[in-house]
Amino acid sequence: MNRTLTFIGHEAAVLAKATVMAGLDHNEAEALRAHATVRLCDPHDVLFEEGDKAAYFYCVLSGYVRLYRHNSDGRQADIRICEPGDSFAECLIHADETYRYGAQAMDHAVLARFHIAEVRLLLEERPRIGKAIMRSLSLHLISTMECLASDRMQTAPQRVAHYLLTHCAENGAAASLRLPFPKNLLARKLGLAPEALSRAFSTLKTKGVTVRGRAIAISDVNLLRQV
Amino acid sequence: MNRTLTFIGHEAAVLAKATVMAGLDHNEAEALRAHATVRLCDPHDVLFEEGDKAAYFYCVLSGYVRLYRHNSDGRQADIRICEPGDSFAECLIHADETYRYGAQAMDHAVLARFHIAEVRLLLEERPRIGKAIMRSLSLHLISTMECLASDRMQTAPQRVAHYLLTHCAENGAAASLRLPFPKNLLARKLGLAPEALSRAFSTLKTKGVTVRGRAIAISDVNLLRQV
DNA sequence: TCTGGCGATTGACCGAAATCAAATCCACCG
DNA sequence: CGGTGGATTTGATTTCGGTCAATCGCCAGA
Repeated sequence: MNRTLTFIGHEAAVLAKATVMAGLDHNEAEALRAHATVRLCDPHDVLFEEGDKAAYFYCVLSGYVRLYRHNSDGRQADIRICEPGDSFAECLIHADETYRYGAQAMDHAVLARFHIAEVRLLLEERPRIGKAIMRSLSLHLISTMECLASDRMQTAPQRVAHYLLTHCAENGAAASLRLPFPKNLLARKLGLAPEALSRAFSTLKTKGVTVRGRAIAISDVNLLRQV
Repeated sequence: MNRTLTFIGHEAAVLAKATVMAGLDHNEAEALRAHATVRLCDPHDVLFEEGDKAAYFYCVLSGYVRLYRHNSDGRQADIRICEPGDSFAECLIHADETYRYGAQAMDHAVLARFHIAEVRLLLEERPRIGKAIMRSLSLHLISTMECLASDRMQTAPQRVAHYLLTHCAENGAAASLRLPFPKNLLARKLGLAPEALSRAFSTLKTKGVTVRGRAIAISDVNLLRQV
């Protein structure tokens, strides 16, 4: 078996199942894919910075990409951590001409890179592709709003508990999961300093959460829901 | 002159200029408008709650609407304050079947209420309307992301300064503005308690910001930009 | 003019999380 | 097996903003 081919096959499958492709038939998906090229990233590669002229939007096939903004002090805040299947910057198709945030690969990432101007033209003849993109935008908007609300009213342990509960595999009252990325990335995703994430985990120990590296065990899902 | 007619004329003009209508020609705008009815709200009227079955999306014509979520403690956080010309819940056209947040009128508000299922059908024959909605979604997504970033890295005085600078009318180095709504609504919009907004204003006094009721004067725009 | 009421302000206090610094842990390499 | 560098954890401290309570200011109605 050829490893490289398997790898490509895996990534093609991720792309096929990505939100931005959901609901499209084979022809439509193929038409959209025709405007994409593959971009391989090394860890910490910057894809674009806020203010750059927008040429492409992206879909993550493997690895992780963080979207962030920085303020005048050089300080920066993460807006979103994109996982395989997630797309980003598709909001520029009809809205803006420059990227409104920076994007950086967090490890060896593989991305599908769609040419915005070409896709814009494609949408004229293929409205159903527009529908798929609209759905993707809608889901991003909803999840960003939820993130904003949870930042504004949930404490760090509550946000962590929510993440665990929405990502774990249940097994009766117990549950478990394995973090798909290092803890510092989870901290960024939740808008926390790494130290705060660590402290949140230790707070949750009393609620039956056990952490060993990336492996996390939950002894009682209902107990955790009360946090 | 008939006041009621003028009033309606004003609201029709707001709707015509709303983001969700931008870029549409007369026929298209008319086709979309055909699926809207007017909704008059009293202060504190709840339009819908999180979890309600979604039937309509809205465009604010006058007054203000707050979008919010609440957590298990009954506590609630505002996600967005919608002003005249803003639309909300249009993300449900292709994404979801229930509202994902609550909406409440903040004073006597007038809204255009669009029937989601009808508009969904309309989009099949009028793809350019879909484009307008996509643009509106994109702008909301971008501004929500900016809001999230500023919550995560800007202090209260910095957020207030940013609001002032993006809403004032400049006049040389000086500038001024009049808040379109009471301070407690601005506080919600910025994710602050009213007391924190008040303290932020008093911090900004040293940067040349003078507040008298809703009237705000800025003595030196550049000084404020450094905050 | 007086008064009630509400939004806004101020002060005191507290709690959550950021920051800074130090200690551990761990995987990998020689 | 010891060493090295990065990630994580822990501890101490600080800052920011939330909460509660008291007061102020202003406008409407009597």
